[in-house]
Amino acid sequence: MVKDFTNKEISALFKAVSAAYEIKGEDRFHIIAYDRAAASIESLSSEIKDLWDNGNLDDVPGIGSSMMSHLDELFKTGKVKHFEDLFKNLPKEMFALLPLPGIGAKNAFRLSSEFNLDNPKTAVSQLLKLAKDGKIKNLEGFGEQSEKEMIKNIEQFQLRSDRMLLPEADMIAQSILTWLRRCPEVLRAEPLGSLRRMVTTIGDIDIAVASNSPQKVIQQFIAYPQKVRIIESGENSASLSVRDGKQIDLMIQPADSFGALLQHFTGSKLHNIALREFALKQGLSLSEYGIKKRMVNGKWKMVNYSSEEKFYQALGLDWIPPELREGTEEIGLAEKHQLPKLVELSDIKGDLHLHSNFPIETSHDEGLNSMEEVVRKARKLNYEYIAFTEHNPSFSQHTKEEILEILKRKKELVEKLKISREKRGNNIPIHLYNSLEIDIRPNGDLSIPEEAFKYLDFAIVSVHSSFNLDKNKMTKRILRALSHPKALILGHPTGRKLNQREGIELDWDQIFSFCVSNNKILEINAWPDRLDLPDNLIKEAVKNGVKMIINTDSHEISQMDLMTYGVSMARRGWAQKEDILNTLSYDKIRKIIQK
DNA sequence: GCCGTTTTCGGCCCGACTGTTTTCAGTCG
Repeated sequence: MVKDFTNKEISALFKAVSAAYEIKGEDRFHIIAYDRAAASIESLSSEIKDLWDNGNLDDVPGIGSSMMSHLDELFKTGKVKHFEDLFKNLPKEMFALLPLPGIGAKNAFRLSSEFNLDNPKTAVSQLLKLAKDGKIKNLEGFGEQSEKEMIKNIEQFQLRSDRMLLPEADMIAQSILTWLRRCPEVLRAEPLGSLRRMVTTIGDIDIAVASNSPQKVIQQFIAYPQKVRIIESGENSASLSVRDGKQIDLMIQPADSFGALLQHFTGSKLHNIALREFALKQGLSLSEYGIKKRMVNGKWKMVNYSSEEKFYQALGLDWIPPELREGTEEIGLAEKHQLPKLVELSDIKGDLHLHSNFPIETSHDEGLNSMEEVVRKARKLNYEYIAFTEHNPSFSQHTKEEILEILKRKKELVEKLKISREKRGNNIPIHLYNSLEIDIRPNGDLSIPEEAFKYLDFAIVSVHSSFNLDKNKMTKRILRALSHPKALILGHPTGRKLNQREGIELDWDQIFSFCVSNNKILEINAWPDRLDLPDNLIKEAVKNGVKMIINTDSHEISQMDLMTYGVSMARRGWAQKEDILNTLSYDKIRKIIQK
């Protein structure tokens, strides 16, 4: 059995290939190709192994026929002969040093050879000791400064924590943005980087400010009440840390060139490279300061752009939403004015995955709020409809009769709530669905007795156990579950937990075509550590005509606000309003649910 | 090695920082 390689491992492998090529003096474009491929794989939102399984490897930018055949070999045999040959005669320890900030191929090779580092597992700590013992600064090309820098970098590297989940990073960023905007000198303030592109996990938080008085902005920034410490404070930039060692970087530029700054630091790296290559063909050179144009007299002239719209327009492109800037096909489509009109939070008209505190005696977690509180919150969100989808009553701890009794009671309560609201004549009624999130057992059976389905309007079916079945069995399991006439939605379809576990393996072509033929819906679950479907699978689903629904899976009413992150995933998956069913009005979704 | 609506050949992003190699190499975002 060949082990599954994670994106991180494959990305590291490609970086190692790039480094080996660099040491061996290979053509520099081969080196760059492997670097780009490594970056591309690192930024993928689902496992490259799954893409390979499903034959979707050609969608990954920077991976061509040669790398594809190497990956083929890797996934089939666990190694790549060409790479192994390449690594021969190079110290293994150098590859352990590559992840360190400030150390590239040349220095990694030099340091591991020079000091005879003899164990890849301890190479980093050996290097730290050497630096602390003052052995680095004597090396040619290194100095006092670089030794100090190395100690700092290694210590930071050893402390580094998981990337933040998107909602966590976004909330920190919103708080500091609100603080900054209180300062009248701040003309505009926006998040940058992966946060602005709404990637599922975020490293550092970067903020851009437009201002003509950078010092006043920096004063405001470093006075942020929730700061833990100021890391640095310069003329046009500053950094501070907040709780848990999270770092916030600020950069400031005048308003008339803010568009270029925003564009440059939003990335992605691959998008920027593609954009600059595109511009170069028009004789234009792009940077964070603006666009350099060649004048008639042969001289270059820098033109500033106050907004991103104008920046893209100057290149003959429509403005590209940050969520699409991943260096795939967005530039070509922007040129042809064919970018999709992405779904928006304001399109959402309901939430069909909500857990109330109804005493359902589940084996999973119950919600915290009453059904009435949930309805009140839904009203605030201006929803037309919601569904109560508590977990099914625990199968092992109840008799069939008890389960039927519980579900009967729940149905009666929802009915009563419907009537009482009508009696009260509250504004416009919110339509309530009585549903359930039902466990899919390993064989594909659903965890309530067949007679109980009569109490439900529809069901969400989800995997909450046995995540390790092989792809074939897992696909059969899911299809069997979805075959039940009341099973309408596949909840959090991959079951992944960000920073914790990978998703289940499925034959997505089969799942997609089954959903299309049988009117089944895939959920985009907005729960912070799920964000599931992942964006690239959403994109595939869109291509295949599969309908999706964005739900929060809330267990507490404040979590109903997390809908925005589900919408972000949908947008990163190129989904438009018509791909997402809870953008439909009640009259239309009613027909789908009643089927 | 990758990639394509001016290219299946012939291109391949940009600017800043650091050290110390006074003109550049290595690294980063």
